[in-house]
Amino acid sequence: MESGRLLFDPSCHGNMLFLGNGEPLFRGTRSVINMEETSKRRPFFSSSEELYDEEYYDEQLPEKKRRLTAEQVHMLEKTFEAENKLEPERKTQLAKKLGLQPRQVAVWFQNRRARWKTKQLERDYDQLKSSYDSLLSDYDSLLKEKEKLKAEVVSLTEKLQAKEVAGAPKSEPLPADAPLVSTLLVNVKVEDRLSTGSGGSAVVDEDGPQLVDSGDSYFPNDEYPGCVAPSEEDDGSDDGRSCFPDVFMVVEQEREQQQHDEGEPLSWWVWQ
DNA sequence: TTGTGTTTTATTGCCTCC
DNA sequence: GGAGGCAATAAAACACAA
Repeated sequence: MESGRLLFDPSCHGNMLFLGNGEPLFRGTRSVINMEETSKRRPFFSSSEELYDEEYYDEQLPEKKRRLTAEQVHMLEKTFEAENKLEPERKTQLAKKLGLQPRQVAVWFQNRRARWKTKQLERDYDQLKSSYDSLLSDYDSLLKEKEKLKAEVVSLTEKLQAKEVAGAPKSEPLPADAPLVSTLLVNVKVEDRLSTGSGGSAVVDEDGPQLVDSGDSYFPNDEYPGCVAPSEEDDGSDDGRSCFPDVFMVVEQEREQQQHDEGEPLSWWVWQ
């Protein structure tokens, strides 16, 4: 075999390697070149002129895979911020500027996109988790409030019964707070059906008791348009956001803000 | 120094698009 | 059918504790 000097063919997408004499090698290096040969491979970045420069090559002999220089990485990062995919012309231009093979630039962008995607998934996970934790906390406080109100109702009911047992004549008008107690009783029954909410009491507000209408829906659809009950029409394509539209809107807004703060590229940001 | 985990660079195979 | 994208993976380079 030839001395192991390998050349990239920038025009070939398929990672085809060529020996110095132009003889094509198998796609990829692992299956063809043993360790001794790989140790003599050219540095991974160098200009096409340098590939043929014996002196340069000899100097770099012990090196195998070389990392890109800080300047090269900086330039690539800057370009990536502006555009996460390169037009072929731009790729060639950039490669020339950096003294890299176009293929190396393409690979760098490929890997950079993969890294960005991983990071983005981590960010999404963190945001969803904090949303979940916050909802859980709301749920817990509602549960406590519910128990407190229940106890209050029991206490008031007992007081009322005690008064009746004490001999209050039936014809006597009810105390002023009687309607309040009966309304509370109705509300607690309805409130028992609730499992979650967005904070605050759905039963009693500061303005006093609210009468409950006879309808079954406690969350009218026009008030929670994104909250749809599962139906037979559900094709399973739900993206998981249907029941917490406002939460996800907040998450989206936070993400946009975060990207802006971190200087993440905005122009090309898309869900993949 | 060495073992081990992480990051970076590159390859491979498959898929989509024109 | 070729070009280019992505996911999965290999392997070199690097970081770091013991």
